Amino acid sequence: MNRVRVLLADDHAILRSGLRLLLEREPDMAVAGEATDGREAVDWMAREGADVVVMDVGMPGLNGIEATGQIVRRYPQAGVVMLSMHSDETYVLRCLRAGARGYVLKESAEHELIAAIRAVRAGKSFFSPKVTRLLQQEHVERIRCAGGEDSYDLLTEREREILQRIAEGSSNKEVAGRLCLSVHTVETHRKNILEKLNLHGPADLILYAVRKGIVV
Amino acid sequence: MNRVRVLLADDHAILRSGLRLLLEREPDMAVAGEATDGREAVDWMAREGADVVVMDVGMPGLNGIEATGQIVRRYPQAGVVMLSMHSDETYVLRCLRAGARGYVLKESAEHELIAAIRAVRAGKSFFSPKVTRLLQQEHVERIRCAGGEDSYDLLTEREREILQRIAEGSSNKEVAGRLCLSVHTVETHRKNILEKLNLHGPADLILYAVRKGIVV
DNA sequence: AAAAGAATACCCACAATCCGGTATCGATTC
DNA sequence: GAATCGATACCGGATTGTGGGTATTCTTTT
Repeated sequence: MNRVRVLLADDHAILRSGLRLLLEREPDMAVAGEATDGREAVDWMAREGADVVVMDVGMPGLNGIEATGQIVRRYPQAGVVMLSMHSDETYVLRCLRAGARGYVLKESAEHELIAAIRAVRAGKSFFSPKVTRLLQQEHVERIRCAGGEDSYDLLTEREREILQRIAEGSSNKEVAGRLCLSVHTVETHRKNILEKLNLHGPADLILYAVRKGIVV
Repeated sequence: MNRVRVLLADDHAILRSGLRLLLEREPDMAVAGEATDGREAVDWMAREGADVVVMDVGMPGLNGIEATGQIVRRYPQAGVVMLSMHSDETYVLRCLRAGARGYVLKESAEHELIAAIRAVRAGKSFFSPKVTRLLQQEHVERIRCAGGEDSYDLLTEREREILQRIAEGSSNKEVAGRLCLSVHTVETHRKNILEKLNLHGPADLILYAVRKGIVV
């Protein structure tokens, strides 16, 4: 029988061990090897090869996204399934651009990963439902601004300045006072920021700023 | 045979599935249940109980540290093994103060987790080597003793739980819905949190949570 | 010259949060 | 046995933010 040869790339040994057991239960799959970072994954592909790589996004050294780029470029017949904690648009898009054809969240049930491996092996794609929904929104977003890499790029200078002040804990009124603007103006900017970033409510706004590194 | 009854608490279903397979291979262990966040873990302990809880540090809702505190306080005979990505001293110490007797890194080999579960079950402690080295450093010792006075300590369990959910971006209404409370109750808690921490407005609240490491 | 984008400012209805309260109930503490 | 604390729930008025608009001005691009 021709089993899918899978390479597991993740810096957490415990997760790798668990995944190995999960995959070995499937009659059509075999774990060909393990890698603890992106560099090792690329090296393994050069040495031994594999049909599908299950790749963690966040790894020390060469991260999963860059490793995916290198692997897909050199071995286009190999498929890559990203395994990620985040359903963040930035991550997902960067992974897709790097050439991954699968994106499975760690919060998903195991059958999603199994399905993703089979799909990618067959030249198809597979995304966790949550990611699919995100991609649909992103598609809408993309129409508005062709080639928009990052939603943050959509913001104008003024909007970024105001976002930062809001993220530092200022109310609209305070921002208006410090920038010598009408509260109405700040409200308008804030409204536009929320819309461009597809956020809702002040909490979302602050969390976005934190995750973007705009404030700590 | 008296198997150790283990509760798995982690928000990543794939990891839980893997851990289950890993532990079920051991003749003296059985996975009694799974929880996807701290609240579920506490509930499970109240309903079904377990000998050892394998607890992820970073979980949505009630996080692993808070959940450990509650579980250890209510069921002192139960042992908790923290399973974490970080060997950060802050995390380790907070977990220990909360009452965890084991701390295993996800980058460790599986036998460490197995050993930790057995040790904790026997009333002993177990730490990943990397963590042990960290704990031996004396300057860390000072942090443990000196510290104290933290406004966060003023909050009650319930208030911390609600703070975390707010900090994750939920509105009062959403929090109330998920915890089956009246919106009024959540508003009261929120009010008390703001007063105790001397904060004003949602932005302050989120920023406080971020700086405290309650959310990423 | 026309179109597009950015910054400014305003309006309104609605939702959410804040800040005073009060109040009940159970557990713990003194 | 009384007092305190934590969790629960409610009220009302004030403030703030949301989401739907519209509009003017200036600059840049086409």
